[in-house]
Amino acid sequence: MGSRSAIRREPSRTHAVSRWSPTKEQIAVLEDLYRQGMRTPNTEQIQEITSRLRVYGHIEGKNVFYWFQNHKARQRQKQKLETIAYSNSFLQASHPIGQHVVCAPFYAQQSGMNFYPQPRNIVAAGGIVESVVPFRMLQMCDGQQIYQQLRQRVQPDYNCSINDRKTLTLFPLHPTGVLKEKTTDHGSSHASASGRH
Amino acid sequence: MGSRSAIRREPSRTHAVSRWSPTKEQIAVLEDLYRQGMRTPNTEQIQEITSRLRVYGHIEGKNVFYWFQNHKARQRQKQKLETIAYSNSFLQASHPIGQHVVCAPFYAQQSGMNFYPQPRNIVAAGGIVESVVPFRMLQMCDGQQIYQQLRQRVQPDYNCSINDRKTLTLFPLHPTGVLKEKTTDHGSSHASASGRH
DNA sequence: GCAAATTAATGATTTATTCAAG
DNA sequence: CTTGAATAAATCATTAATTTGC
Repeated sequence: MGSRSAIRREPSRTHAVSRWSPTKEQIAVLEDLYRQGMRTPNTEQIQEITSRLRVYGHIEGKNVFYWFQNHKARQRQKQKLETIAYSNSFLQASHPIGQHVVCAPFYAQQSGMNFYPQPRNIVAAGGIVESVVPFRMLQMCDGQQIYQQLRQRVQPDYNCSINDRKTLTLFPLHPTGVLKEKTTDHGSSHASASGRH
Repeated sequence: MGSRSAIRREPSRTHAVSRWSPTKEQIAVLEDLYRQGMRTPNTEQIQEITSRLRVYGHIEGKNVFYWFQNHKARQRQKQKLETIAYSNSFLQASHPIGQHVVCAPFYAQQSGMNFYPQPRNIVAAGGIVESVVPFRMLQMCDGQQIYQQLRQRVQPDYNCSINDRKTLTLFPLHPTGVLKEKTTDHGSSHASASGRH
């Protein structure tokens, strides 16, 4: 019975909204990426995603970063609640204890069908331990010194073997950084590209 | 371990340091700032500090950011431990219960002698609630769009009245934002419509 | 139908915890 | 063992849904 006048505030001139309101399309893409296994994209990936999502409306890298942080955390807690409810359903009654496949899926999604893995550390070919998703934040914009040190690795081809089926990638995200062009394309052409919701 | 050595364009020597090692001077300055009350510097302040500390050796903004995060947290936990130990000393024996100034300092440092306050929200002159130390991280280097919107306030002169004694400032950090070019239209005040919750 | 009032979601920050270099 | 770095959990705060009285 809510009025259908659900107007999403257009971040038009003169009133920078105080927080990002993702469009339907942006959410759709983000959720797809999440479904594919992406959890903590590194800076490069975030920038790529941000650029791609910008055609649907104003967005910044930090929005993408926060989205993944929050979504991951809240999926996790939802999962936890469901698990508790599930367990309680046994404590409640009518279920004969034992026999059940208690440790069922729980993270079926995380098994092996993911396009984007998120191990914390992996051992590279030479036996070197590298942090795969080290710091995606805190650029501090030290001049142009982004990534100047520290690990900051790109996803190794690692599991590129298992994704030949390529069911849906939204966009490849070219594992080896190709567009390193700084793309200062924040030229106001955003928004109004697609319908609201 | 790091035989491969995460190589990066090291300015001078090919040293490949994997983590920042603050110099004595850098620590001294940071601790002084902390002692003066600085806790969570905003990006601008971080950049300033970083620049100043760079004369003592290589350093980045994130190092400063992390330093304050860690130092604050660890001072806090040390404080907590001491408080517990202190309380326990009463539970232990020999102290007549009562009469003591239990709620003593605890955060004497935080009282009113600090050069850098860190309230979360303050009410500006016009009654506008502004976040003083909003987001200091996550620049993502969206072009040059840093701070393009959102609050991001500079410390108001607020308590500048009480620091006339100016015991030691290390460097002023120009309290009122002077370098605030950013011609991009960020409608500065987002007066929150109402403060109910 | 429409907004004020209330509630539910969720974007943004801060704090706590963990990992790992030296 | 200390502490720089990174992540996860908790929290805050604002926006969107929804309800409610008109």
